[in-house]
Amino acid sequence: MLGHPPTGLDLSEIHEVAVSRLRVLDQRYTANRKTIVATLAGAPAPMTIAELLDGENALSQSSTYRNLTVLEDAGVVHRIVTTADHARFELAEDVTGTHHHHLVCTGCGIVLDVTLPDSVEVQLHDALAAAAAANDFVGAHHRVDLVGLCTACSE
Amino acid sequence: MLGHPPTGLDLSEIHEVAVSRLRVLDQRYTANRKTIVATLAGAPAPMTIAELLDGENALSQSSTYRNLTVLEDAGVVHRIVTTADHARFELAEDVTGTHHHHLVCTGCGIVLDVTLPDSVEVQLHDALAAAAAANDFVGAHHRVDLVGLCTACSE
DNA sequence: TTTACTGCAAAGGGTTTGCAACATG
DNA sequence: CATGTTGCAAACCCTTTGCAGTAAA
Repeated sequence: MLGHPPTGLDLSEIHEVAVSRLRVLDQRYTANRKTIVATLAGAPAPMTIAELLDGENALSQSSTYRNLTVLEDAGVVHRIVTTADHARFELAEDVTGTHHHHLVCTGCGIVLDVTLPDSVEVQLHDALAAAAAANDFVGAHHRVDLVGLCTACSE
Repeated sequence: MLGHPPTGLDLSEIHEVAVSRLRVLDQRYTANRKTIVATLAGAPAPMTIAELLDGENALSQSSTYRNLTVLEDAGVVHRIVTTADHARFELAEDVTGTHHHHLVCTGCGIVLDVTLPDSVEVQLHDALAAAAAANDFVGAHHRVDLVGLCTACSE
Protein backbone atom coordinates (compact mmCIF):
# COMPACT_ATOMS: atom_id res chain seq x y z
CA MET A 1 0.00 0.00 0.00
CA LEU A 2 1.16 3.44 -0.79
CA GLY A 3 1.64 6.10 1.76
CA HIS A 4 -0.10 8.93 0.00
CA PRO A 5 -3.80 9.39 0.59
CA PRO A 6 -6.32 8.47 -1.90
CA THR A 7 -4.18 6.05 -3.77
CA GLY A 8 -4.73 6.05 -7.50
CA LEU A 9 -2.13 3.75 -9.04
CA ASP A 10 -0.21 0.90 -7.53
CA LEU A 11 3.57 0.70 -7.50
CA SER A 12 4.02 -1.32 -10.70
CA GLU A 13 1.80 1.10 -12.58
CA ILE A 14 3.81 4.00 -11.21
CA HIS A 15 7.01 2.36 -12.42
CA GLU A 16 5.50 2.02 -15.87
CA VAL A 17 4.63 5.69 -15.96
CA ALA A 18 8.13 6.55 -14.82
CA VAL A 19 9.70 4.41 -17.53
CA SER A 20 7.69 6.02 -20.29
CA ARG A 21 8.28 9.56 -19.06
CA LEU A 22 12.01 9.05 -18.73
CA ARG A 23 12.15 7.50 -22.19
CA VAL A 24 10.87 10.77 -23.64
CA LEU A 25 13.98 12.44 -22.27
CA ASP A 26 16.28 9.64 -23.44
CA GLN A 27 16.99 8.60 -19.92
CA ARG A 28 17.00 5.25 -18.23
CA TYR A 29 14.95 3.97 -15.36
CA THR A 30 17.90 2.64 -13.41
CA ALA A 31 17.71 0.57 -10.25
CA ASN A 32 18.61 3.66 -8.24
CA ARG A 33 15.84 5.72 -9.76
CA LYS A 34 13.41 2.90 -9.27
CA THR A 35 14.40 2.72 -5.64
CA ILE A 36 13.86 6.44 -5.18
CA VAL A 37 10.42 6.24 -6.75
CA ALA A 38 9.48 3.22 -4.65
CA THR A 39 10.71 4.93 -1.51
CA LEU A 40 8.71 8.06 -2.24
CA ALA A 41 5.66 5.98 -3.09
CA GLY A 42 5.88 4.22 0.24
CA ALA A 43 6.55 7.29 2.33
CA PRO A 44 3.77 8.69 4.51
CA ALA A 45 4.85 12.24 3.67
CA PRO A 46 7.14 14.14 1.31
CA MET A 47 10.78 13.34 2.04
CA THR A 48 13.94 15.40 2.30
CA ILE A 49 17.21 14.49 0.65
CA ALA A 50 18.61 13.71 4.07
CA GLU A 51 15.85 11.21 4.68
CA LEU A 52 16.47 9.60 1.32
CA LEU A 53 20.18 9.35 2.09
CA ASP A 54 19.55 7.75 5.46
CA GLY A 55 17.79 4.78 3.93
CA GLU A 56 19.24 1.33 3.39
CA ASN A 57 19.89 1.72 -0.31
CA ALA A 58 21.88 4.87 0.22
CA LEU A 59 23.33 6.07 -3.03
CA SER A 60 25.64 9.04 -3.13
CA GLN A 61 24.38 12.50 -2.37
CA SER A 62 25.18 13.87 -5.81
CA SER A 63 23.46 10.99 -7.56
CA THR A 64 20.42 11.44 -5.37
CA TYR A 65 20.21 15.10 -6.31
CA ARG A 66 20.80 14.36 -9.96
CA ASN A 67 18.25 11.58 -10.09
CA LEU A 68 15.66 13.70 -8.36
CA THR A 69 16.30 16.48 -10.84
CA VAL A 70 15.91 14.08 -13.73
CA LEU A 71 12.75 12.61 -12.25
CA GLU A 72 11.42 16.09 -11.67
CA ASP A 73 12.16 17.13 -15.25
CA ALA A 74 10.38 14.02 -16.44
CA GLY A 75 7.37 14.94 -14.32
CA VAL A 76 7.66 11.89 -12.10
CA VAL A 77 8.48 13.59 -8.83
CA HIS A 78 7.60 17.00 -7.49
CA ARG A 79 9.88 19.27 -5.50
CA ILE A 80 8.29 21.01 -2.53
CA VAL A 81 9.95 24.16 -1.26
CA THR A 82 8.27 25.27 1.92
CA THR A 83 10.90 26.88 4.09
CA ALA A 84 14.40 28.04 3.37
CA ASP A 85 16.07 24.83 4.51
CA HIS A 86 15.74 21.39 2.92
CA ALA A 87 13.59 20.79 -0.11
CA ARG A 88 11.18 17.86 0.02
CA PHE A 89 10.15 15.46 -2.71
CA GLU A 90 7.06 13.44 -3.46
CA LEU A 91 5.63 11.69 -6.49
CA ALA A 92 3.89 14.00 -8.94
CA GLU A 93 0.13 14.13 -8.59
CA ASP A 94 -0.54 12.84 -12.07
CA VAL A 95 1.69 9.88 -11.36
CA THR A 96 -0.08 8.80 -8.21
CA GLY A 97 -3.44 9.80 -9.63
CA THR A 98 -4.27 11.94 -6.62
CA HIS A 99 -4.72 15.61 -5.87
CA HIS A 100 -3.83 16.83 -2.42
CA HIS A 101 -2.42 19.69 -0.41
CA HIS A 102 0.08 20.11 2.37
CA LEU A 103 0.16 20.73 6.07
CA VAL A 104 3.49 22.35 6.86
CA CYS A 105 4.87 22.51 10.39
CA THR A 106 6.88 25.68 10.97
CA GLY A 107 8.56 23.99 13.91
CA CYS A 108 10.13 20.86 12.47
CA GLY A 109 9.38 21.37 8.80
CA ILE A 110 7.47 18.14 8.36
CA VAL A 111 4.94 18.10 5.54
CA LEU A 112 1.73 16.06 5.64
CA ASP A 113 -0.64 15.39 2.77
CA VAL A 114 -4.30 16.32 3.08
CA THR A 115 -7.25 16.34 0.73
CA LEU A 116 -10.08 18.85 0.56
CA PRO A 117 -13.74 18.34 -0.32
CA ASP A 118 -14.40 18.36 -4.05
CA SER A 119 -16.78 21.30 -3.74
CA VAL A 120 -14.02 23.42 -2.25
CA GLU A 121 -11.56 22.30 -4.89
CA VAL A 122 -13.95 23.26 -7.65
CA GLN A 123 -14.67 26.72 -6.25
CA LEU A 124 -11.00 27.30 -5.62
CA HIS A 125 -10.05 26.11 -9.06
CA ASP A 126 -12.54 28.43 -10.73
CA ALA A 127 -11.51 31.44 -8.68
CA LEU A 128 -7.83 30.86 -9.31
CA ALA A 129 -8.37 30.22 -13.01
CA ALA A 130 -10.03 33.61 -13.23
CA ALA A 131 -7.17 35.24 -11.33
CA ALA A 132 -4.61 33.58 -13.60
CA ALA A 133 -6.43 34.70 -16.72
CA ALA A 134 -6.72 38.24 -15.42
CA ASN A 135 -2.94 38.37 -15.03
CA ASP A 136 -2.09 36.55 -18.25
CA PHE A 137 -0.66 33.56 -16.47
CA VAL A 138 -0.78 30.30 -18.39
CA GLY A 139 -0.48 26.69 -17.37
CA ALA A 140 -1.25 27.60 -13.81
CA HIS A 141 -2.07 25.03 -11.17
CA HIS A 142 -2.84 25.79 -7.58
CA ARG A 143 -0.86 24.96 -4.50
CA VAL A 144 -2.52 25.18 -1.12
CA ASP A 145 -0.56 24.90 2.07
CA LEU A 146 -1.68 25.00 5.66
CA VAL A 147 1.09 26.41 7.80
CA GLY A 148 1.06 25.81 11.52
CA LEU A 149 2.53 23.66 14.25
CA CYS A 150 2.25 19.89 14.41
CA THR A 151 1.33 18.00 17.56
CA ALA A 152 4.92 17.44 18.64
CA CYS A 153 6.04 21.02 18.05
CA SER A 154 3.05 22.65 19.73
CA GLU A 155 3.78 21.16 23.16
CA MET B 1 -0.32 54.85 -3.41
CA LEU B 2 0.83 51.47 -2.27
CA GLY B 3 1.66 48.69 -4.60
CA HIS B 4 -0.24 45.89 -2.95
CA PRO B 5 -3.86 45.41 -3.95
CA PRO B 6 -6.68 46.39 -1.77
CA THR B 7 -4.77 48.90 0.26
CA GLY B 8 -5.72 48.97 3.90
CA LEU B 9 -3.35 51.37 5.62
CA ASP B 10 -1.33 54.22 4.23
CA LEU B 11 2.41 54.51 4.61
CA SER B 12 2.49 56.61 7.77
CA GLU B 13 0.12 54.20 9.48
CA ILE B 14 2.31 51.31 8.41
CA HIS B 15 5.33 53.03 9.92
CA GLU B 16 3.46 53.44 13.18
CA VAL B 17 2.63 49.77 13.28
CA ALA B 18 6.26 48.93 12.56
CA VAL B 19 7.47 51.18 15.36
CA SER B 20 5.21 49.59 17.93
CA ARG B 21 5.98 46.04 16.85
CA LEU B 22 9.70 46.60 16.93
CA ARG B 23 9.45 48.26 20.34
CA VAL B 24 8.03 45.01 21.72
CA LEU B 25 11.31 43.34 20.78
CA ASP B 26 13.42 46.22 22.13
CA GLN B 27 14.49 47.16 18.66
CA ARG B 28 14.64 50.46 16.88
CA TYR B 29 12.92 51.67 13.76
CA THR B 30 16.03 53.02 12.13
CA ALA B 31 16.16 54.99 8.92
CA ASN B 32 17.36 51.90 7.11
CA ARG B 33 14.47 49.80 8.37
CA LYS B 34 12.05 52.55 7.53
CA THR B 35 13.45 52.66 4.01
CA ILE B 36 13.03 48.91 3.62
CA VAL B 37 9.42 49.08 4.78
CA ALA B 38 8.67 52.03 2.51
CA THR B 39 10.27 50.25 -0.43
CA LEU B 40 8.25 47.11 0.16
CA ALA B 41 5.09 49.15 0.61
CA GLY B 42 5.64 50.83 -2.72
CA ALA B 43 6.61 47.72 -4.64
CA PRO B 44 4.11 46.20 -7.05
CA ALA B 45 5.17 42.70 -6.03
CA PRO B 46 7.22 40.91 -3.36
CA MET B 47 10.91 41.76 -3.69
CA THR B 48 14.11 39.78 -3.56
CA ILE B 49 17.17 40.79 -1.57
CA ALA B 50 18.92 41.52 -4.84
CA GLU B 51 16.20 43.95 -5.82
CA LEU B 52 16.41 45.65 -2.46
CA LEU B 53 20.18 45.96 -2.80
CA ASP B 54 19.90 47.44 -6.27
CA GLY B 55 17.95 50.44 -5.05
CA GLU B 56 19.30 53.92 -4.45
CA ASN B 57 19.50 53.66 -0.68
CA ALA B 58 21.59 50.54 -0.88
CA LEU B 59 22.69 49.48 2.56
CA SER B 60 25.03 46.56 2.99
CA GLN B 61 23.95 43.06 2.19
CA SER B 62 24.37 41.78 5.73
CA SER B 63 22.39 44.65 7.19
CA THR B 64 19.63 44.08 4.69
CA TYR B 65 19.40 40.44 5.67
CA ARG B 66 19.53 41.27 9.35
CA ASN B 67 16.94 44.00 9.12
CA LEU B 68 14.61 41.78 7.16
CA THR B 69 15.01 39.07 9.77
CA VAL B 70 14.24 41.53 12.54
CA LEU B 71 11.25 42.90 10.67
CA GLU B 72 10.05 39.38 10.04
CA ASP B 73 10.40 38.44 13.71
CA ALA B 74 8.45 41.56 14.60
CA GLY B 75 5.70 40.52 12.21
CA VAL B 76 6.18 43.52 9.94
CA VAL B 77 7.40 41.75 6.84
CA HIS B 78 6.74 38.28 5.51
CA ARG B 79 9.26 36.01 3.84
CA ILE B 80 8.05 34.16 0.76
CA VAL B 81 9.89 31.02 -0.22
CA THR B 82 8.59 29.77 -3.52
CA THR B 83 11.49 28.24 -5.38
CA ALA B 84 14.92 27.14 -4.28
CA ASP B 85 16.63 30.38 -5.26
CA HIS B 86 16.09 33.84 -3.79
CA ALA B 87 13.58 34.46 -1.05
CA ARG B 88 11.14 37.30 -1.52
CA PHE B 89 9.76 39.75 0.99
CA GLU B 90 6.56 41.72 1.35
CA LEU B 91 4.78 43.53 4.16
CA ALA B 92 2.83 41.24 6.47
CA GLU B 93 -0.87 40.97 5.73
CA ASP B 94 -1.94 42.36 9.08
CA VAL B 95 0.30 45.36 8.51
CA THR B 96 -1.15 46.29 5.15
CA GLY B 97 -4.63 45.25 6.25
CA THR B 98 -5.09 42.98 3.27
CA HIS B 99 -5.37 39.27 2.63
CA HIS B 100 -4.09 38.01 -0.68
CA HIS B 101 -2.42 35.15 -2.48
CA HIS B 102 0.38 34.75 -4.97
CA LEU B 103 0.85 34.10 -8.64
CA VAL B 104 4.26 32.52 -9.05
CA CYS B 105 6.00 32.32 -12.41
CA THR B 106 8.10 29.19 -12.75
CA GLY B 107 10.07 30.87 -15.50
CA CYS B 108 11.44 34.03 -13.95
CA GLY B 109 10.31 33.57 -10.37
CA ILE B 110 8.31 36.76 -10.19
CA VAL B 111 5.49 36.80 -7.65
CA LEU B 112 2.29 38.79 -8.11
CA ASP B 113 -0.39 39.45 -5.51
CA VAL B 114 -3.98 38.46 -6.19
CA THR B 115 -7.17 38.40 -4.14
CA LEU B 116 -9.96 35.85 -4.22
CA PRO B 117 -13.71 36.31 -3.71
CA ASP B 118 -14.73 36.28 -0.06
CA SER B 119 -17.02 33.31 -0.60
CA VAL B 120 -14.10 31.23 -1.80
CA GLU B 121 -11.93 32.39 1.08
CA VAL B 122 -14.58 31.40 3.60
CA GLN B 123 -15.10 27.94 2.13
CA LEU B 124 -11.40 27.39 1.87
CA HIS B 125 -10.80 28.58 5.40
CA ASP B 126 -13.42 26.23 6.80
CA ALA B 127 -12.16 23.23 4.85
CA LEU B 128 -8.58 23.87 5.87
CA ALA B 129 -9.51 24.46 9.49
CA ALA B 130 -11.15 21.05 9.50
CA ALA B 131 -8.07 19.46 7.92
CA ALA B 132 -5.79 21.12 10.44
CA ALA B 133 -7.92 19.96 13.36
CA ALA B 134 -8.01 16.42 12.00
CA ASN B 135 -4.22 16.35 12.01
CA ASP B 136 -3.72 18.13 15.32
CA PHE B 137 -2.15 21.17 13.71
CA VAL B 138 -2.52 24.40 15.63
CA GLY B 139 -2.15 28.04 14.69
CA ALA B 140 -2.53 27.18 11.04
CA HIS B 141 -3.10 29.76 8.35
CA HIS B 142 -3.48 29.03 4.69
CA ARG B 143 -1.23 29.90 1.84
CA VAL B 144 -2.54 29.67 -1.70
CA ASP B 145 -0.25 29.96 -4.68
CA LEU B 146 -0.97 29.83 -8.36
CA VAL B 147 2.01 28.42 -10.19
CA GLY B 148 2.39 28.97 -13.90
CA LEU B 149 4.09 31.11 -16.50
CA CYS B 150 3.78 34.87 -16.73
CA THR B 151 3.18 36.70 -20.00
CA ALA B 152 6.84 37.32 -20.70
CA CYS B 153 7.95 33.75 -19.95
CA SER B 154 5.19 32.06 -21.92
CA GLU B 155 6.23 33.53 -25.27
C1' DT C 1 27.27 54.79 28.84
C1' DT C 2 24.75 51.16 27.78
C1' DT C 3 22.67 48.79 24.11
C1' DA C 4 21.51 48.33 19.47
C1' DC C 5 22.89 48.87 14.67
C1' DT C 6 26.15 48.89 10.74
C1' DG C 7 29.53 47.09 7.38
C1' DC C 8 33.23 44.28 6.02
C1' DA C 9 34.89 39.91 5.45
C1' DA C 10 34.72 35.17 6.44
C1' DA C 11 32.19 31.10 7.45
C1' DG C 12 28.00 28.00 6.88
C1' DG C 13 25.20 24.78 4.58
C1' DG C 14 22.21 22.96 1.06
C1' DT C 15 22.77 22.14 -3.80
C1' DT C 16 25.27 21.73 -8.18
C1' DT C 17 29.05 20.41 -11.19
C1' DG C 18 33.86 18.60 -13.23
C1' DC C 19 35.82 14.61 -14.13
C1' DA C 20 37.20 9.91 -14.48
C1' DA C 21 35.34 5.29 -13.92
C1' DC C 22 31.40 2.31 -14.63
C1' DA C 23 27.24 0.27 -16.51
C1' DT C 24 23.73 -0.25 -19.79
C1' DG C 25 21.54 -0.79 -24.51
C1' DC D 1 31.40 0.97 -28.33
C1' DA D 2 28.49 4.88 -27.73
C1' DT D 3 25.88 7.06 -24.40
C1' DG D 4 23.90 7.57 -20.05
C1' DT D 5 24.98 7.07 -14.97
C1' DT D 6 27.70 7.01 -10.75
C1' DG D 7 30.62 8.85 -6.92
C1' DC D 8 34.12 11.68 -5.06
C1' DA D 9 35.53 16.11 -4.23
C1' DA D 10 35.47 20.75 -5.22
C1' DA D 11 32.90 24.69 -6.54
C1' DC D 12 28.63 27.58 -6.11
C1' DC D 13 25.53 30.69 -4.20
C1' DC D 14 22.36 32.42 -0.97
C1' DT D 15 22.44 33.38 3.68
C1' DT D 16 24.32 33.89 8.32
C1' DT D 17 27.75 35.28 11.70
C1' DG D 18 32.18 37.38 14.14
C1' DC D 19 34.00 41.43 15.13
C1' DA D 20 35.22 46.15 15.61
C1' DG D 21 33.38 50.64 14.98
C1' DT D 22 29.24 53.82 15.08
C1' DA D 23 24.87 55.76 16.46
C1' DA D 24 20.90 56.16 19.16
C1' DA D 25 18.24 56.25 23.93
